[in-house]
Amino acid sequence: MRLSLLPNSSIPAYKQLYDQLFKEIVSGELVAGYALPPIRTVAKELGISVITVRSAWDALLSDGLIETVAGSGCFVAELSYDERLERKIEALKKPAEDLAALAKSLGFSAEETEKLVRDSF
Amino acid sequence: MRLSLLPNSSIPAYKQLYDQLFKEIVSGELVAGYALPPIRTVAKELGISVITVRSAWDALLSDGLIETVAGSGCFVAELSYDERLERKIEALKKPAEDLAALAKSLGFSAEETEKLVRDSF
Amino acid sequence: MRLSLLPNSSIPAYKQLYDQLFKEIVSGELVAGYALPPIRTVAKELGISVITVRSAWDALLSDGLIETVAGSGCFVAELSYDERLERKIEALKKPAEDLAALAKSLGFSAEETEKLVRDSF
Amino acid sequence: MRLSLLPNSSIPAYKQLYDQLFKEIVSGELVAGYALPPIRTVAKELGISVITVRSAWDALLSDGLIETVAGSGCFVAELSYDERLERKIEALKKPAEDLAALAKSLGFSAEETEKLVRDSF
DNA sequence: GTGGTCTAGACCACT
DNA sequence: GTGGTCTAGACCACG
Repeated sequence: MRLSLLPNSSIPAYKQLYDQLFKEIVSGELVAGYALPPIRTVAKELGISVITVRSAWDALLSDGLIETVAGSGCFVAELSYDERLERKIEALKKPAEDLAALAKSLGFSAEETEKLVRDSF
Repeated sequence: MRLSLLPNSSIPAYKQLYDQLFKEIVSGELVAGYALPPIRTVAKELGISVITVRSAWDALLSDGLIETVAGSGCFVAELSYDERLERKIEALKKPAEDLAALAKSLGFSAEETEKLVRDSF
Repeated sequence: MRLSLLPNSSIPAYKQLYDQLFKEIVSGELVAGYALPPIRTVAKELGISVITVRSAWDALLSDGLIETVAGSGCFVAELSYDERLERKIEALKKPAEDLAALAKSLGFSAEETEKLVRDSF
Repeated sequence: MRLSLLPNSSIPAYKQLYDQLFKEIVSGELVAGYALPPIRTVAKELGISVITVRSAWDALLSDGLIETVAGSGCFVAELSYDERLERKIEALKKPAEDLAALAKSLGFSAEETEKLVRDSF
């Protein structure tokens, strides 16, 4: 597993870490039970505070993507293929709805909006 | 013209006002030269601070959607149909690109993403 | 309203603040709409960090006892007499159940347990 | 004797073990001289570290509830009926006092508090 | 001037 | 050596 941070990014460090792990977990690259590196190790390697790393871990925890065992470590949660797929769709759904709502309120049709999305791909 | 605020919304008041006027202006509902109500009137009617209303007006001013005439008030700016269309597309482009980028990073295809947008319409 | 901290207490500062406000709100001493002092003011007066004060405010917020208006301040929430009574009972219920469960598992009767509580009053 | 652990409990493993043995000893279910299973056996059966089991045993030792015989194992200590009763009351007293203090500070009477305890039984 | 976000780290309980 | 709790404060968006 490889974690990294974009220097000078406007995206908060904790969110960058969350996003990377989110993708690796829902894609199945990280299998259930996989032990995440200790937060202090990650913090030291990335040159940031343990608190920042913990913020990312906390978000993953509250989303049920990892589990934590006090005094032992954090582990990737058990998620079936369907559950992982569900999470991926969920992550895209809200932004898609927001875009659709915005487009509608501006008077765009579904087709025009889809085209804009396709052209950005 | 009808301005309103969602109570307990996480969207700041000034942005809600900006968005409502933005849509009415670029869609052509508010014609060029239309006189906006005085900020004090809006503030009183909505029960918010004049500073908040002014923030929305300022944003519209710097975006060239309204113009201010000292001692007289604020008016909807002259915008050609093409200019208004341009603004609308501009407003939708960034969110569309963000959605596409997110979808791509999650491993979705353009078709799957378009479908999600269409279904949200 | 008067907030204070016990020096050298093992109870965390943020919880002491929470408890004081909880009692004043559910007892009705602080009426709905009452503006809490700014967190920075409280922090300075008590000689602690604004973060500590904010932790207390956050807990009150998530318990629905206060409401916050960004850029404006925090206010005591609207709660009917019945709601306030409900909160008080709720606050006592869990500890009471825990005590009963412990007593039961140790082989005490309800009467013996009640007597122990009465004698502690 | 049957030891078990609640999965995902917020109560630490060592405390769960301590509590179970505490109750069995002070209630007399485990008689004086009874040989506790070797910590390695317990650890293996419960799938936890020997350090965790030892923590529970240490707490029981320092509370005088068990005794250790070098090279032989741990045994339930000799305790008279009165001593065991004393321990039980002791274990209940602090929680009862805490409950009474909380109730008092919330404005409840002794009778109301007792009723709440009785209803939880 | 207000609260919210993000980053920060000492200390402690648990393993 | 692990994560959890508590306290900490700069910076920013908002009014």
